Amino acid sequence: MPAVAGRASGGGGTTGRHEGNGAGLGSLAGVPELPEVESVRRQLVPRLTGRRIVAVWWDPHPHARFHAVERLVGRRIDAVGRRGKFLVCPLGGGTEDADLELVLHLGMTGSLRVGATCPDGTDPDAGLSHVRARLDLDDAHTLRFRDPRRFGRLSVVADRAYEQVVPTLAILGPEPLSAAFTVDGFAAGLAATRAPVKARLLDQRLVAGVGNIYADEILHRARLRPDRSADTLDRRRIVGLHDAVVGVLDEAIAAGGSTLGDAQYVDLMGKGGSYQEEHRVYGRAGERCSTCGVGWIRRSVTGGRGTHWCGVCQR
DNA sequence: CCGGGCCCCTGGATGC
DNA sequence: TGCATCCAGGGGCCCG
Repeated sequence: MPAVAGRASGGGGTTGRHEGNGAGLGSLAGVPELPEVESVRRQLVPRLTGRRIVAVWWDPHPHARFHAVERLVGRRIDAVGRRGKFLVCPLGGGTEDADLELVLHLGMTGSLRVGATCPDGTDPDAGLSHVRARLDLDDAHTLRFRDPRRFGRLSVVADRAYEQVVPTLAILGPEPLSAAFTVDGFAAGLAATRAPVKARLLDQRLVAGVGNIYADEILHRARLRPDRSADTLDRRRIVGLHDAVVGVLDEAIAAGGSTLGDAQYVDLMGKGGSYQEEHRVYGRAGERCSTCGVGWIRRSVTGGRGTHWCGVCQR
């Protein structure tokens, strides 16, 4: 296995460039999983709640993934919620009967900014690159959705009919940081499949919001090999894995996610996203394991995803 | 129904 | 220096 320059190969996505330019959220770089989306959500709440959308623009590019975005115009954002990696905003203020929601998935490279128009009418964010959608709000602010790789999705869904528009949201498992994520339910789901336990963590049905980076960190904390069959885990292992899911995600949210924010992001949060500094395995291939001090962090590729683990303390 | 593999996309890093 | 190739991984889709 070739040596990997671990930190440079990912490290939780620390590629945010300084683009601070006045009012607004800092851009959040990196692959957004539950902790990153939750951090974004918390920043958005005071800026979006109660705001009316007065105009909308979206990228006409054929690869852009938008659905019914035109229905946003005239609607009021009543709340900013989250399910797994999805931001879900109930919309009010319309004249039609349909119960509309704005559903946003950041994909791999999506990020959001909320910027104010200056009193002289100029827009400090006007020159931002890779803007795929823009929502003009009724308080002289604009929400911009940036997404270089176009894997993100922005949809308006009526009456929670997720099946056709956002199928993953329709089958999403319990929120890991809620009471709905029970050991019994988790155990039943794991016992039902011989798939590698990492695949089960990633597929969103057993538990919502875990992506590749946190799956590796969770399995390391639980001392489980990523390729271990899910149905071979005994109760003690399952409880440990459940605890690891909750513990890692909790700590990552507390750290502001695995991102490096620019100066503005730090200012708004009071602290920057720093969980990448706590990563024990992800992006650390070739380093000695900081948990056991004995093993070396290995890396393999399954399903096109990098997988990182310690050959000594994960069995 | 399942599990595995490959595809979408594009900027940055790497290789020649 | 410059061009080509590789790599990253959300979710979707297809195939055995």
